[in-house]
Amino acid sequence: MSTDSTSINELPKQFDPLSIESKWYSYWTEKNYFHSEPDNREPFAVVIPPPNVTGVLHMGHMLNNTIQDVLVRRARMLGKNACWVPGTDHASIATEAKVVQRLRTKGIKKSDLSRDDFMKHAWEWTEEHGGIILEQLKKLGASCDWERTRFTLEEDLSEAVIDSFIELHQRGLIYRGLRMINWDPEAKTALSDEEVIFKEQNSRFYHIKYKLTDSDDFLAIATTRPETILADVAVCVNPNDERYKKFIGKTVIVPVIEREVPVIADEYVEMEFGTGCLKITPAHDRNDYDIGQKHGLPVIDMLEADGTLSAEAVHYVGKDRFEVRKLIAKDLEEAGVLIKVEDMQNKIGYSERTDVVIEPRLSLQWFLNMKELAKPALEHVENDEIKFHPAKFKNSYRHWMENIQDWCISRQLWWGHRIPAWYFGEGENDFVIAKDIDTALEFAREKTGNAQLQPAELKQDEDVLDTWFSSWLWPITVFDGMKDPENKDIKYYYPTQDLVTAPEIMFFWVARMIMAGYAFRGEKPFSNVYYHGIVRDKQRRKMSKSLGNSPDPLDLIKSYGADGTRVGMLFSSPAGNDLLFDEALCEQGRNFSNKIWNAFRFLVMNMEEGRSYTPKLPKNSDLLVDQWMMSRLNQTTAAMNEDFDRYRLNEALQKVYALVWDDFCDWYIELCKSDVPGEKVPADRLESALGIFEALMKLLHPFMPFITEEIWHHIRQRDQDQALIVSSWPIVQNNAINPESEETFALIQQLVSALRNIRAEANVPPSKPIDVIINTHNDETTSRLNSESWVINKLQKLSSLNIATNAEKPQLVASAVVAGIEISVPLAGLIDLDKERQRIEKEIQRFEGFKKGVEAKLSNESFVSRAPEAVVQNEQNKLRDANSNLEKLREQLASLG
RNA sequence: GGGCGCAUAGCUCAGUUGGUUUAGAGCACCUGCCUUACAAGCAGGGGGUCGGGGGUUCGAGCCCCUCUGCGCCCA
Repeated sequence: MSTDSTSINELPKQFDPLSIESKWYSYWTEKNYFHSEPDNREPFAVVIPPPNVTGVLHMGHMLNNTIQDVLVRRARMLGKNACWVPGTDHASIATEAKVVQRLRTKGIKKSDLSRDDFMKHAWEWTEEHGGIILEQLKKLGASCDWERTRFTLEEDLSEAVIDSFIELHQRGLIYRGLRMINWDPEAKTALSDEEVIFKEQNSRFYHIKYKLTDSDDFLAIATTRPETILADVAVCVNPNDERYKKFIGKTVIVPVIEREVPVIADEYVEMEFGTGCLKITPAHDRNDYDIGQKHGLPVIDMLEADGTLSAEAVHYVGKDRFEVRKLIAKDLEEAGVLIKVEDMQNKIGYSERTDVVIEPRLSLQWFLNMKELAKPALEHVENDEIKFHPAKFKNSYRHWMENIQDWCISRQLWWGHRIPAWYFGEGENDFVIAKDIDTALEFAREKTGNAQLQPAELKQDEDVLDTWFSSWLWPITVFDGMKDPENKDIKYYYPTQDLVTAPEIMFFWVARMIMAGYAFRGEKPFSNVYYHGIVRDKQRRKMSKSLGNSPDPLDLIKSYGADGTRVGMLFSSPAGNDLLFDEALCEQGRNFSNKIWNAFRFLVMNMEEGRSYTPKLPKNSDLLVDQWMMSRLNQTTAAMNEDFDRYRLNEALQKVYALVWDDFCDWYIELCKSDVPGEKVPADRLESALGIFEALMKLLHPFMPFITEEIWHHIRQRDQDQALIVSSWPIVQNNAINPESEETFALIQQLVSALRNIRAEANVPPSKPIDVIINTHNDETTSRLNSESWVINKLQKLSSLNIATNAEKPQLVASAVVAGIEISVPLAGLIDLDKERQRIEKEIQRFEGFKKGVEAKLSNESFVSRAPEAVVQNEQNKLRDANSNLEKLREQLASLG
């Protein structure tokens, strides 16, 4: 025991996390404890959801990574070969937007730069800000294998992305086509359906007259986007609509643009919605496009890429779509064709990244056919080959998978993986897919039959791939599984064990990783997906930088320690439920650290100078308190294991919290104390306490790595490989679970509580000795309690204690009944008789109410005849106990006169 | 419009296949305490009838129906 290095003078009264955190983090990394290499142990691999390379740590990351660290640290202690792979994501659109913004502050426009120059700026930005977030993760204690850090845009991973594109193209799953896509006019790129966020909006519903060509009659159409009438090519009504039947086949004049368009019929139109007349604008609405195709209508595209009106619009050319909306409304009104404007609520799609209104746009893009990929991905979640925690998320997963749409994977951006398509002509099929220009040339010569084709005549696609088209390979590429499918890392670590993420990216990422896993390795990427909630503030608003309602996690760590902050995050974080973050939780976490620290201080203070102690678990102790503590320890460990199996981390934490605070500190330590103030705890007691404390440090370590490691090394001198982080998770000793000892101890706890209660009610200070008479009415209980009477003596200042089967009690006592046992404290002259009567009457009332309920059950004949015998018997026992308690309480009341 | 989910103490949540004492925890609250570690602490206490209604059952917070309110996802 290293008492020489640990003296009480060195241990401050309040735990100071800052002084130890960096020390232990360096220690762990120096000793290489986070690093993993394949060996013959069972692997436990976790890949980090890679944060945006230029991002900074926010509360969501804090929660996400704390959970991963808890899982990884426990797995490591369970003897598994734990490997947590960190890394970052290039986040194509978000990073490019930031770079563009920065260039703008320098007076540089993206359009003024060449692709290469722009990329230089982007890499500069990445190198400047990249990896900050990984450094921040270290502050919270993340035990990642930093040697394995990957980046989605690094060479190996980029190559994998290109290879996967080529392979999927060869399999006929990737195609290029003119389709309606989601257009972001700010970033000037296509987006996938998942990148569009629909928001409820207060809009205006414009009712507009379209005059018939051959009469003064008109049709009224209603729209929230009046500017789009400039691209109208038809008006559509429901063929069953009696109001409009007569107009079908005629033509109307679209106002402002004065275009003559046909009135067509299609059952798609809802007669009840709006006016029942639908304007058809194929270039700017998905459904309109479909109807246009069906009826052979032309497509008029009136918008430029930046959301301004093009020459096709004829009017308002060059003006922004929203400005035109206002202008055209005014012009329509002046022309006398604006019937009315209603307020209405509708949902408008916004870009996830730039937060501008998305425009449906007809565009030539690259798509991935998802139908075939989705099949195994759905099947293996349905059959629990991949488990979702909580399982309720399988429902939305299934729904999405069953209604899966093709994925638009091309982006009109530069920061990302450039599409490996090479064009040699203007025709629809005048391209080849190839990894590099040499191969492309070869393919192109073959395809064209022109052996003289020159490199200069080939032009690579300008677009890059959606970021998720690289992220979906992450569990494979971090182990180089695309480049080298048989390498020893991928064979050992893949499939990984747990993926920890938020449900909001289930479709973006989780579903696609599963598809990629089956598509490229024929195997799942992970076995479990743990979905945690979103971190919200107390008003349930999502925490975000723009709202300013999010604390900086690093500030929290400074104030409450990494351990305290982790505990605070996990406390209120049941799987799948949102976390309503309250800084008070971190405070509670810090207080818990302090509690642990002081329990340890107490043990240290009781060590005698120069003496050596060997911590040992009191395995075969004759002492009830040891038996009880060992029982609680093992039972709690078993319960925590179950919680971990069910991914209920907060429950596991709450259990160990209660074990440490309520059982160990409040009872076990108290009972270790010497009878004489100032005298040290006997050595054997101290060794038992230290042994239990060591086990507690192990159970706490995944949640609170720093303080536990610190204390671990104070308890004993440890060798190289004896750090807590690589120690073993406690094994449940079933023979230590002892219900009888727990029951006896619980009884004593109740007796002590009753005495404390009597003192509190009668205002008797803890320091004043009292006489206690305990009438058990039962020989066996008498002997059990008598042999453990020292416990009561230790916890209560007594002048006398009489435990007997039929103890006589004096007049005028304060009293209580616990489990049929009568407790009497003669307090003549000290107690307020009225108060004491009230107290007992209240107890009587309580038992009578209880008794009434039991009697009601027992007097119900069908209950007695139909309920299982054991249940009926139990009710009878309850009635008997209640009667006996009532009898005693009434006697006590009577004795007060 | 379609789907999923939630409504239990002032707040945040447990409550496993319906039956151990007229529902548990933490925080907050009230009272008393610097009791040989810890006031970031100790002891004691009050507080809910489980969203409303109906049903199944000997018995329901737990199962079914319905209403109300809220949240999320998708179109």
